[in-house]
Amino acid sequence: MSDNKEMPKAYESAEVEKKWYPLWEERKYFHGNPDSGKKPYSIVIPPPNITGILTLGHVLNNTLQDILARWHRMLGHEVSWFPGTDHAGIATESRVERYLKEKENTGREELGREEFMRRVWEWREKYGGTIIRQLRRLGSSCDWERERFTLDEGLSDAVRKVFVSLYEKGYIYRGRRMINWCPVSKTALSDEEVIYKEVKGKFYHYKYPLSDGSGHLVIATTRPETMLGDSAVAVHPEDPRYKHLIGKTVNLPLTGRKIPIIGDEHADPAKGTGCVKITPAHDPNDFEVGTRARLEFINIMNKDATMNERAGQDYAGLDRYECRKKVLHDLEAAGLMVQVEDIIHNVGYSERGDVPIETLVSEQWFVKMDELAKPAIEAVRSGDIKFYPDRWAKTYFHWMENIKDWCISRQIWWGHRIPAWYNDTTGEIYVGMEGPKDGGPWRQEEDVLDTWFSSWLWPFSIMGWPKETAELKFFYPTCDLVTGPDIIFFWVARMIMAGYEFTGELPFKNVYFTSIIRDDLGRKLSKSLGNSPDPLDVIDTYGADALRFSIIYIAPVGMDIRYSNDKCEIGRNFANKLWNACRFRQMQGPTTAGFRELSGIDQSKLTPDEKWMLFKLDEVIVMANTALKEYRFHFAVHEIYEVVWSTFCDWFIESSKIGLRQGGEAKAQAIAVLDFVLFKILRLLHPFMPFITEELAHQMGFLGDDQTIMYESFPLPLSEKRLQCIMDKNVELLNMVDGKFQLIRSGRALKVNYNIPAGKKASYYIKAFSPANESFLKSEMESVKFLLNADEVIVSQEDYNAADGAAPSQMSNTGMIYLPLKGLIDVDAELKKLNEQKRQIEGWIKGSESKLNNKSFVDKAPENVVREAQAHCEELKQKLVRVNELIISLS
RNA sequence: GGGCGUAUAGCUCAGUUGGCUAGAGCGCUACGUUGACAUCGUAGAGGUCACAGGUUCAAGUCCUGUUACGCCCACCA
Repeated sequence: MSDNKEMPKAYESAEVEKKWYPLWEERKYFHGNPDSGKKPYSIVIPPPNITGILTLGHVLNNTLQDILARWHRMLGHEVSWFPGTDHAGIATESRVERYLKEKENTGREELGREEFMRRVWEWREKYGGTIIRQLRRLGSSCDWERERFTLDEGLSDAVRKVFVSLYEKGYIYRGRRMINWCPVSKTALSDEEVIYKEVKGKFYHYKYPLSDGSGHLVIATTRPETMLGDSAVAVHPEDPRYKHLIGKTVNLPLTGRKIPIIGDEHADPAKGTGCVKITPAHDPNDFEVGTRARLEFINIMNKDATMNERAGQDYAGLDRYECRKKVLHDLEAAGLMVQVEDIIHNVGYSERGDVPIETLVSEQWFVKMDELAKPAIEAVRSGDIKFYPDRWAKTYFHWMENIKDWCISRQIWWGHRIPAWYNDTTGEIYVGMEGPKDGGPWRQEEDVLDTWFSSWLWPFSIMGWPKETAELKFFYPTCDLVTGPDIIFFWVARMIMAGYEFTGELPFKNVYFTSIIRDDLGRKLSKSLGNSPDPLDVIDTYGADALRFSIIYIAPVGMDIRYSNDKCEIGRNFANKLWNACRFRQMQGPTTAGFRELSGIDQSKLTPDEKWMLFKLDEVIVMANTALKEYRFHFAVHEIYEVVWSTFCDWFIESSKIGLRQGGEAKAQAIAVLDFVLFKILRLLHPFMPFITEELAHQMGFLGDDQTIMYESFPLPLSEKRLQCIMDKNVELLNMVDGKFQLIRSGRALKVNYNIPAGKKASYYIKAFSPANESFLKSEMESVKFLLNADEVIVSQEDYNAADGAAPSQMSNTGMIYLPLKGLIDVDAELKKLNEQKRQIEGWIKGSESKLNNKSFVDKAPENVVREAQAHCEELKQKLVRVNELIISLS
């Protein structure tokens, strides 16, 4: 298997990625089988819009899902990650309209409903799959055979069934309500699709003359053009300034209409002038007032926010902002303007159209939400569904407990057409899966449903609901959901409600909310700012594994991520490091048999460094497993990075070279341990870096051509017993090895400080602080010499003999290392350094002693803390003694 | 107005029930191509943990308040 062909010096991601992904897919490794008898693990993708292209947000989100999917696959679960796309009604429709306008100079109205829909499907075939193809580049192990689209036949059935069922239950109703209207998309929007922006505006004060000529009222508004639809002026019923005017009328300027002055508590005497113009058809509050006072609802606007004929012939046809200018001009001309104030206020914008929305009265379909919310609130409260980080639960509760009815009808064509039919002769409404069959004059509702009305069914509709499919039985409820907190209301909350209402079960058990990705200046990534890197370019430059690894590495838990492309160097360099570690191993000879279980090695013959490595490896395995269970991906990745780079490469590989050079049995053992450790590392990393780990597992000969690392077991911690066995029941050994490495570090520092080239052999003297250390270091002589690049190292418990020439030294916890320089030493510099050290140690001792002399510390602190403090103080004192001795010997 | 989050090295961030001298990566400085790796190695500089109080033997960690930044919700005639 391992053919000993020399591996390239650097990891080349492109080739490896191109090779493995098609193979994985062909061999159906991603496919979950409902009859496997294994434990199911399922996850549904947050369906990206078909108009979308891959962004870094998707990269983060899908990397996390892939980590979970691959991890569970390696844990032996039957995994299915259900992929698919969302038809994204408004976004797609406006996108295709733009496309048609550019390409053919045609549009919705010209083509008609049927032809337009045909064109949208055509567009979808041509461009709609982009993001799904791009996900493959990332390495996403989606169960592609189960890919679905929210407008698929099956999913559309689910939507109709849900609509009918909610209608029959009385939860869906049709009504004339105040809704949010987008003048660009020309459709109603739900409250969630309105975003509030702080903008500069003006506050206009002007006069409404009393009809009896006895004076005027001053009203104030930010939207003077709406006065054309005013039905009244309201004052507070108890306001002494205006109380007596209630029942009179004012002449509404520019219109020739007389409108009443009414008393209504909505008017706040403390705000503005205390008089409020009431425009019931264009303001939510005025709508309430108008309903209470049975005022006329005067709709003065067209669908595109131009004024209609009810605004008066001077204004009809004008755009709302043109109209505002004209109204102001005309008020001015009539001498009615009082003052204009600059203000900053919040204005609702259409999420898709990015223009201010209009609130207006319109006939729409709604879902009554309060009953649906109840079990969904309970599920999160009881912990059946858990949020990570859990603080999002508060946001969730707040919204759910104040939930408003959901406006679900949209005046567009691309979507699920509402399954309601009107009989214009009888005035009946029929709602059903199919249209009525009685041959009557039925006309289907023109409107379609809000996109989210299909998305909220996603976790079960994607599995074939309402049919009782094998997938549904085996994979539902799903386990984890990974999504952004920005769609907690749009999607997460609604899915939970739908899950309980239609399947009687929760749709998923855990929800992990990802961080928001920003650029390195902290700005949101957006196309218009041009600060949104194309992940495919990043993959081309750095590799998919590098991107995946880096983005997890830099993702702080539950906070925003500051991303820039050069951060991907972390992952690229790490991949390269791993590659070269394997390359080094491969240069030593063919794969041994023990790489899975370390079989064939007498454990009593393991070197201290090998035991140390195995212990450290086990530690990181424990941490990685726990971290993944707790969704602490970032932590897992940091720990693995550390152990691979520092523990394994910096120390263990270097250490292993001794055995490797010895040859024979020592070499065989060194190779076996390297293989064992490497194979565990590769498996540990596979969920994070799927491509390189698969490639290396094969390069190293751990796996045959017909095998995949995807189905190898994820490393689990050794049992306590086995660990004890490996460690030879000798935990002290670890400290000894750590102490040895510290001494070596100190020895190297001495060389650097005295500008001795690292390549030059040196002689050292080590004073060991204990007999155990002395004998340990002596038994490790070869390793010490090798790692220090020294030709001679003397170890003893005796002090260094100054007669041999002054020598700079460094202290570690287990010993003192000297670099005799035969007169080359800069005594003054050494003394300066030592005196500084002395001062520092004295300071520490002082602090330590004052703590120990504090009676309440000794009395109240736990015993072990006190004991440790005492031991530490003792240690410091010893150090001080040694430093003093050195100072004396040098001066 | 209500809620949430954040503030630790030049930068980005760890620091999980309070407990040795606060860590990492990047960047920076010096040296270095010793047969895995310059996408590298060795060593080093760099922090009054936002501020002010409090609790405690002990506070980066807990409490209160202040400041700054960010987000969400509500309201704004």
